[in-house]
Amino acid sequence: MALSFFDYVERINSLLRSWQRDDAELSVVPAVQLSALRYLSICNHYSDTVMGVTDYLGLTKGTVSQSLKALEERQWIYKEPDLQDKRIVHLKPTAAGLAVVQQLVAVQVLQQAVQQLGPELEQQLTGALHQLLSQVQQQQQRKSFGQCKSCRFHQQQDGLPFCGLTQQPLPVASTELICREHQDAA
Amino acid sequence: MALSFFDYVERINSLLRSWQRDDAELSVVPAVQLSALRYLSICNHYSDTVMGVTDYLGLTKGTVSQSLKALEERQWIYKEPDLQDKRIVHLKPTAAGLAVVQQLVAVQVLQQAVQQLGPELEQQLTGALHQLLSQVQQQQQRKSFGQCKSCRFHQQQDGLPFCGLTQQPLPVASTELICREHQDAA
DNA sequence: TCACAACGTATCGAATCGATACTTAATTTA
DNA sequence: TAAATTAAGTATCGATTCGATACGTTGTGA
Repeated sequence: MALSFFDYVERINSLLRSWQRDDAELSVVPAVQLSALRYLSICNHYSDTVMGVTDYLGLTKGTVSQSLKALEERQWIYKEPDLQDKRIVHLKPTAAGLAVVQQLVAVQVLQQAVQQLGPELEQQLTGALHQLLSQVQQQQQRKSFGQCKSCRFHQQQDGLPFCGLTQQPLPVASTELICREHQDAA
Repeated sequence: MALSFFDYVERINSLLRSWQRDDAELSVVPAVQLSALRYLSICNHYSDTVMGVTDYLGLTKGTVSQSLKALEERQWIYKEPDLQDKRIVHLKPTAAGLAVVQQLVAVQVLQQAVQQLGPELEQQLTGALHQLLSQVQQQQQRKSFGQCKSCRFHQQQDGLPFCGLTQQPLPVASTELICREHQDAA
């Protein structure tokens, strides 16, 4: 009997916590804030809202609103009102915020470890994880938060990416970001 | 560009949180307490102490002591003084505690999803995770919390398992449990 | 014998998180 | 068009967690 997948996830979680605690500067920052900041750095313009973060992190919007307020006070994100819908506020990382994300110890260590596995094992690992998450999220009726380009609504129009759900053209750079409206192509 | 390993871990974490929140009974139980309980159900008799949980979870011993106190009040664990060293207290799950662990939604859902991957992909996934964690933990000088039977101190004496570190015989059933003193055989 | 380290507990304060209520804006219904 | 309903976001309050600090006990080594 080997350890279960759940056990590995738990262990990785503990390591993530340890790394953050060991970081002199970031140890005072709640982990949820860093998770939210990371999310905002990889999500598209349909998903960079309070509700987007709420759905992604699995918390309540009141809690998330406070965490985002703290991120704004650190000047790691700034708010931008939506032009169409006046209820919506877009949350964008500042340059300082992006710098924090890129210097996260956890990301760097894991990235390096994954690379040491070699391309073949890396492919197997992320491939299996992708499939696993797809199954789970579909089965649980959860939002999948997949990459825009892998969405069933993703189309081409005049050679440019286009969203069939919102009926809007998409910035080319956004097609690799994750979206809260994402649905698997299958 | 696909999503990074870190992104998958973050997503899984969010799902774990969501599942726990959706569980009517367990939603009031702090996640750390469940993690500690789970750990105590899969660790050996060298590791079922406050310091063992502390190292595993990456928290401070004061915090962990409080969480364990709460677990004891729920009657999910009980304490047993060490016979040799009077400073040490062993923490063991009660029958009720083990029942909670086995009914964790997260474990069940992930287990089921992994099985749907098929034996080959499952092997690839856990194999890659194992290797990844070994590398990271060795590189970071962290305790690996591996299974007893995969430890460099694991020996056989008169056909029975024996720990070369503590110089004590081991219960056969313990060789698949995880140990805080574990060091990879390589 | 004495100093020091290790395991565990207790206390206190800061701060997170969820629940609830509220405001504003958009959408649906009559 | 007006009213009702839904949705996005914020504010407040209280419970609870977590880290820091200090303390007591036991083991170890000089």
